[in-house]
Amino acid sequence: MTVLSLPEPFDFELSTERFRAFGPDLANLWYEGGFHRVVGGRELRIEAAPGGVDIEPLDDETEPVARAVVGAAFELEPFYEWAQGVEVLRELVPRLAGFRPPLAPDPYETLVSAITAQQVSLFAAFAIRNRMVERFGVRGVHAYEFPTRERMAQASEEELTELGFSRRKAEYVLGVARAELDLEALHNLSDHDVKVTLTGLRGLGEWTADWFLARHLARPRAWPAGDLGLVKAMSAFFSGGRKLSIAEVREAGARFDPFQNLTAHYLLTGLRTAPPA
DNA sequence: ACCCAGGCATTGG
DNA sequence: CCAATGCATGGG
Repeated sequence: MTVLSLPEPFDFELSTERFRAFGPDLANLWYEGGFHRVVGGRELRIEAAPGGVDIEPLDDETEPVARAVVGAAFELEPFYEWAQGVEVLRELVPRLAGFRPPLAPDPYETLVSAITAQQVSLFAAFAIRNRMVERFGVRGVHAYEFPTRERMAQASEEELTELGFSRRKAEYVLGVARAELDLEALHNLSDHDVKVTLTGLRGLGEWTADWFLARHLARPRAWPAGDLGLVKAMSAFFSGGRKLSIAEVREAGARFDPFQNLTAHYLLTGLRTAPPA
């Protein structure tokens, strides 16, 4: 057993809840109590272990992926201390103690996932995305490697519309694959510059850029104010159910500075697992 | 047969 | 600058 230790508290079930909430994700698969993902042709499995997670196999290639998936980059202690000063969070955050938001390890996968989730329900989004993963990805044992940018650059619009993509979304997925842009270099840019760069591509708007900052780059201040799920969560926890506007949610983000990202994740997971009475 | 769901680009005022 | 519209699937 090869353990990656994480600071206490750490709750594996809570941290991986998202992988079970909207049906299976073939590229990030929950299977027999563990998380599976294909890394460099090999299938990685992560499961709960005392003091952290058990990772098989563990080496220089799989460790960064595993650390991303279990949200190791987040520092929870300062967030928990700060949350004591916000009434709603003082109540909610301890109920989710040990929740580490999972990060998406791959930038192209992150963008395609966002595109598939635009406008439609997450159940529909995963269904369509899974068909793309089966069609263009490489199978490990149980999970599939998410289709590479290089592979998708060679795909055709028709091959994607056959899988249920709208013509527009097929264009976006191929356009991002073929764009003259180093996605791996985006982490060198400021939040603002990442947003400007991404929204310069067709099909990537502010919502998509905000989730990229939050779920791929783990930027502390990322706040996807336009997200329907976050609007619902904010409305439930902060306005007694009265539906807030996107502008109100954006405005409210300033109150959570500099922990907007963790706050958003705790609210979203909180709405599913510990909703207000 | 509807309607809504973790948006975005396009078009018309 | 803002409002209206089309998009394609899954679940209710």
